[in-house]
Amino acid sequence: MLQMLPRKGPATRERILELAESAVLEKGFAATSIEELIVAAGITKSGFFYHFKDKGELAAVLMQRYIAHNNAVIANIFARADASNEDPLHGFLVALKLFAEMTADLPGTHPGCLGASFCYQDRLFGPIVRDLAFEGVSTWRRVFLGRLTRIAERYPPRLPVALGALADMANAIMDGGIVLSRIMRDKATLPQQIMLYRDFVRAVFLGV
Amino acid sequence: MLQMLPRKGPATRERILELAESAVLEKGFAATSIEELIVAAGITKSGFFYHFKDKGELAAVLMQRYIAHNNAVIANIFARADASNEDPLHGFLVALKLFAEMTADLPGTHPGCLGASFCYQDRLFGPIVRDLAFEGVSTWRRVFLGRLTRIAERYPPRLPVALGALADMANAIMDGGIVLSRIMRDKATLPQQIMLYRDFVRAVFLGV
DNA sequence: TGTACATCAGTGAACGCGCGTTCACTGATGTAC
DNA sequence: TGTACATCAGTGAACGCGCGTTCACTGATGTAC
Repeated sequence: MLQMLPRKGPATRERILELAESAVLEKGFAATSIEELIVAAGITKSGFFYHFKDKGELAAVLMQRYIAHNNAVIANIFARADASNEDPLHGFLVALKLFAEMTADLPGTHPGCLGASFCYQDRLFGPIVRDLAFEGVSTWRRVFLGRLTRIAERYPPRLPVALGALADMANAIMDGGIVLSRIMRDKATLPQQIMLYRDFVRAVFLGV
Repeated sequence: MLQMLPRKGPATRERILELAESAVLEKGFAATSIEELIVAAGITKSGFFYHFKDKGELAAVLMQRYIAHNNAVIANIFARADASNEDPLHGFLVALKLFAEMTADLPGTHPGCLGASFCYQDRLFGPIVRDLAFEGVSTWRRVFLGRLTRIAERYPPRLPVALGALADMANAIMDGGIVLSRIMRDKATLPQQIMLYRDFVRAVFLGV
């Protein structure tokens, strides 16, 4: 029975971040008050400032955490997709399908992309947060472009598309699909768009 | 010299809306204060409340205005595209090219989509604003789907894609392209994505 | 093993500032007779 | 044409509330000797 509650600091911090992320995705950063977070987390305001020096630090940590989480999800999906086969095109198409299924399996519409949310409020943040978003997108771009390049070596593209733009399109379709899903209140829209992007990639490398 | 300044009310109101829209797209709605708008517009706070009964009404009018403006732009582009030719596919592809050129000709990155901005802050708004966004997207979907349906009658699709999803993709690629352009600080990304969507549409109906 | 000190994870009270909103009032322009 | 009244497009002062932030303090746990 010793050590039942060892150090609950990290758990509290994580709880705040979790609450903050979903609040931010629903109302925006400025409208998410520290007050509401601490009430939901069951601590006092000073408790919040023990974990974060100010609200700006919360934003930075939120962004960092979101990107790290996303990177892990992408890596996991690609790893699972690659496991079955070592053909690069096949792996990419399987990964996109897994992506679509993952978003389709969510209980409701996708909770949202913190990068997109922050980009529509970026005057609130310093360069730290903006650079984090930039790096995050750059990483995803690099990963997708790397895969598309390896695919193009084995499957000469049937359409003269720029692979960099095709890599970006994966990002664009995710962000745009989320917005559309939300506005239309239709959770099926996002997975549909991902599958449509998959159709395009297949057409580029395999023809119609 | 009579009537030089007839009724400046409407002009002031329009000035407030213009200032509000760009402020909202940079910082979000909650972080856009009435104070900053009236300073920029050169009136007093009470002047603002003469034009809008409260901040919520500003949001609703902003959304309404944005959708009307967007509808006009779309109608204008399709009209210009249709002028040259009466083939539906040709007209659609020309329209997409005009779209891409229009966004490429902007001085900087695209100022942003108010629908996307509001959807990431939608807990701030009542059903009026959300329904406006819903209707706006529905309209664009209907217009695009109508055109794609007419194209499909003349050009049987080479790929088995759902035309509704393909119509939505135009929206998704716009919203996603704007987000990407902003985060990457690269104004070329958005027109690139629109042209990539155009390549996809062409592949669907003409093959690779 | 006991004691002293340090760190962790907070509490409680107070702060000033800016925000959205209200209310009584006003001067210029338009309309009816 | 003059006069009375209405509407338009605001002004100026005040309001209370909630926000982010600070500061002095604390009780429980961990570490050194």
